[in-house]
Amino acid sequence: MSNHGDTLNNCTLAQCIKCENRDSSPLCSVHGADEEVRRARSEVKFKAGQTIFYEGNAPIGLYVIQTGLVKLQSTSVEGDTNTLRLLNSGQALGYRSLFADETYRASAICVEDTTLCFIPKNILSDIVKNYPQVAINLLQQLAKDLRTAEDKWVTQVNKGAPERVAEAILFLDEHFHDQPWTRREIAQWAGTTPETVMRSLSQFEKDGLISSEGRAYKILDRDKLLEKSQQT
Amino acid sequence: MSNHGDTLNNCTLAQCIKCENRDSSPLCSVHGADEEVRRARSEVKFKAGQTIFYEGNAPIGLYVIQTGLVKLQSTSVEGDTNTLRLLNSGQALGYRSLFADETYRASAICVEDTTLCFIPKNILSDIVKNYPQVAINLLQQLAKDLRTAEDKWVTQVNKGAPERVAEAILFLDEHFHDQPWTRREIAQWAGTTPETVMRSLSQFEKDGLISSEGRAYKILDRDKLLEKSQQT
DNA sequence: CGTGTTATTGAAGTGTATCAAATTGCGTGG
DNA sequence: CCACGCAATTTGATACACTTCAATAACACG
Repeated sequence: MSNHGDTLNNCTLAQCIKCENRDSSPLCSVHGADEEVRRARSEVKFKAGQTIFYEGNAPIGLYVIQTGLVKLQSTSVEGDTNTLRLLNSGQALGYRSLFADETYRASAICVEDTTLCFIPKNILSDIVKNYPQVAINLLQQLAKDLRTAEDKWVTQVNKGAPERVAEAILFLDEHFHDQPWTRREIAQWAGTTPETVMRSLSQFEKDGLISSEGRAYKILDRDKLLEKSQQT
Repeated sequence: MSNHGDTLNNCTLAQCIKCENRDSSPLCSVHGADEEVRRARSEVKFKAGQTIFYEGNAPIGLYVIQTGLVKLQSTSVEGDTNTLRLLNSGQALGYRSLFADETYRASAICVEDTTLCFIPKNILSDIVKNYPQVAINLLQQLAKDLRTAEDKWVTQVNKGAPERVAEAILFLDEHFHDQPWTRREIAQWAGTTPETVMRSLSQFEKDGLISSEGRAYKILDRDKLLEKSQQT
């Protein structure tokens, strides 16, 4: 009946009470809206690597991440894939397409095992109308997303590849700490190739900005790396 | 007392009644909100080339373009300038920074002579709270902006310069028809240099995709140009 | 323990930025 | 209205950063 992973259960009050995102979620942090959500929500689980929704499909509702990590990535016909956004617990997912009334721009893929809270489209619509603070929260989120996206574009256009890699590993480390990113994932975020990421990382290690053992690396000198990322 | 151009007058009812954007503006198209706007708004005029607000400043309110054309551009310390967004009549301006509660990401510069409607921050805040449809309209606008920004990024990363130029002139023609864009402006939108724009345009002319006389050019084969813009 | 994926380094080719110089076109002021 | 000056355009030559292709090594996983 759906592609909603392993389980699709109505929520019990108990589940929501122990939810860690009650205060940070754009919906459940709003008094009144949280009750509406409780009545309408479903819980959905996915394993790492599984896809929540696919590029080109029409949105059927809104997701909020309870636990886990999700990436939004777009794949061109030539097979180039780029990561547009990364989202973790408490963040909403699928709202852009929903409010623009468009199909999904990107596929949502779980980086880690992920549990989501799902709210159907029509219910969400009512909630937004009845609880202005929800709309304001979502406005704020979209405004920040737009900032990130435009920053990324400016960065890409004016900087060289090593500078972009420096910025990428700083960003990834800051927002999604202790995640074992592959060279390919870094490349998809920085808008370059795994080889170029590799060569940049090697250089950073020579310069004492990072240390690496095996395929893991660690940031040693955050300040110098930041400086590097802001050059040319 | 302010950098608000030549005039700063309170609006009269007469001015709003004849405003062409009453039905398309995210604020004034909402019944009830339009009256609030009328009470609080000021009218501001700028000439082509003048700056409405500067990157780094804190937002003091929201602008809506009555007539004219505005570009949002960011300039790096090295002097590279890129155009983030282009806005014409009926569109709001400055809302992203306002809702993200950040300073302006870019400077707003008039491409043509421009007349704006200005609404102070605190008034806007009340309007958004009291008229949910305003928030929904702004949500929709931000969602579309985010789409455009992310599209642009993906395009930049995966395509070569001529493809980006093709996309740029199609976009500029479609959204802001009959504007005498300079090679530099095209370059700032496409994320490349004036010289590369030039060489691309020359090639397009050879291929019969556009015609040019003097510094003006005209699109001949929109379909082939679109095809070109979607390659590698 | 084998197989497939990721990492790593090397070499080659190419696209595009950069620099430079000539030409055109436009606006301004005389 | 014309002439001048300046900015934008146009084309060429050069340099080089990055992608691409390739081959080996290290690692993870069933």
